[in-house]
Amino acid sequence: MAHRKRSTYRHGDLRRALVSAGTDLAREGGPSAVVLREVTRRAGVTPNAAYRHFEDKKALLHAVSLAAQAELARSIEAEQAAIPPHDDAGSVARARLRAVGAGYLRFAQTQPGLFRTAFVGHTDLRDAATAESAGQSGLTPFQLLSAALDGLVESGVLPAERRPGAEFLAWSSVHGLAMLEIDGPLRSLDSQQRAFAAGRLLEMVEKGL
Amino acid sequence: MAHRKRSTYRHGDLRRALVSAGTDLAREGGPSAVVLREVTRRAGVTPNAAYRHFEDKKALLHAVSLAAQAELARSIEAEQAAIPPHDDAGSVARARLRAVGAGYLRFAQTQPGLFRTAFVGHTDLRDAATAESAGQSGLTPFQLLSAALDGLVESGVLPAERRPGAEFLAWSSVHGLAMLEIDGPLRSLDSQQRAFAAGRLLEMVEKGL
DNA sequence: AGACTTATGTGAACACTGTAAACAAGTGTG
DNA sequence: CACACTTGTTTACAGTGTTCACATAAGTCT
Repeated sequence: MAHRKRSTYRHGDLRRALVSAGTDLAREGGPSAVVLREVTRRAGVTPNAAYRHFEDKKALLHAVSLAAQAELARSIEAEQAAIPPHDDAGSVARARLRAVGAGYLRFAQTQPGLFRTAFVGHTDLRDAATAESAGQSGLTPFQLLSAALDGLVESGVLPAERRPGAEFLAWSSVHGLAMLEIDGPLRSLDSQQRAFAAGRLLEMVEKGL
Repeated sequence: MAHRKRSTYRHGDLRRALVSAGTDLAREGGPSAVVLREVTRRAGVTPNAAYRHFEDKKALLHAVSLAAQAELARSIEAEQAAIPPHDDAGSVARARLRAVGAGYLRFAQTQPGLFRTAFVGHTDLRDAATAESAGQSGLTPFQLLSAALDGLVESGVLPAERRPGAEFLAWSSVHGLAMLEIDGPLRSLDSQQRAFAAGRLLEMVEKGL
């Protein structure tokens, strides 16, 4: 689909094609692998054509980053969808928060290139609320986490006065573990050690929030 | 000191000069700013001269990364040196652990370029024990953290059975917060919000370990 | 319908980058 | 002193992001 040389002079949907090709590259080799010329090559177009849709290589990479965040959101959603039914609302809320962490870590492990791309460069708090980085539910990773924490408060598990700033704590912990496992000093851990670390970390967050 | 064109054909200590110039670049612009040609330029030498001391650009960057880790270690050491005296050993041990986190976060905030460089690419667990990435005390950041946790156990604050793997938890949390504040979604927080987040995070780690 | 404007592509060119191969200048060792 | 070895230089090449001029398709207005 990338290589059939189009008959029309216009591409039709080049911007999307560029982001898609960039995402493929990011998946294979991380953010440094998304190189403008190769992206345009895969889209079957001249390098400069990209400049009609993106100001910069930076802007292109940013768009790819948002797409990666959206995939991360879908990974979280998948984990949340697999939660077994519980009796009390508190357990459900707890499971939903755990699912956020688990989906986050699973995505980082499973798609390290995309994961690193999702958090490259200048992703602002605005990006954490933009539709472009949202998953199937329409929520971004950050919003999914917020919702899970809100649920914890509503079900009475988390005292309301401990709610403000809780995103930062939970997010920091999980994000840090993911980063250290991907290209940090914890990279050489096997999957069993990782599962152990993940379990203890999520436990710590629940206990320490 | 970098620009006086040497009279001798040999440089004398080129390897160190390259790492030093690379560190300067990393400090100003992060890992992507350490470009081989510019490094050699600053050392007053031809680009290819670098290949007599480093296999790759990657190898050069790795050396710079180790130097950055050493600076991080010194930042932690500085924070630990400023701990006021306490009566009981438990409070001291707790303060030492807090100092690790505080020094970590202060370094990330104060030297974001170097911080990102310290954790770029392929830093293995072996690097966390190599002398090249150690601070004044001869300990690497990872070892400083381990020592602080050991102190927590020795003074009876942390039960021994909770000790294994505790590095990962503490490190992940603090590292994650640092990353999110540097070029993540928490970048737009002001210093007051950061201090608040740091305080709550360290509190969570202590409580949840 | 035909002319004008605008959006979207191509082509050639430039200043960079990392890296390889051959050569040159010092340094050390028998 | 001759010879090998280390360390720096020269030249060269492929690949990158980006700019400027040009070409072509698609709308738009009368």
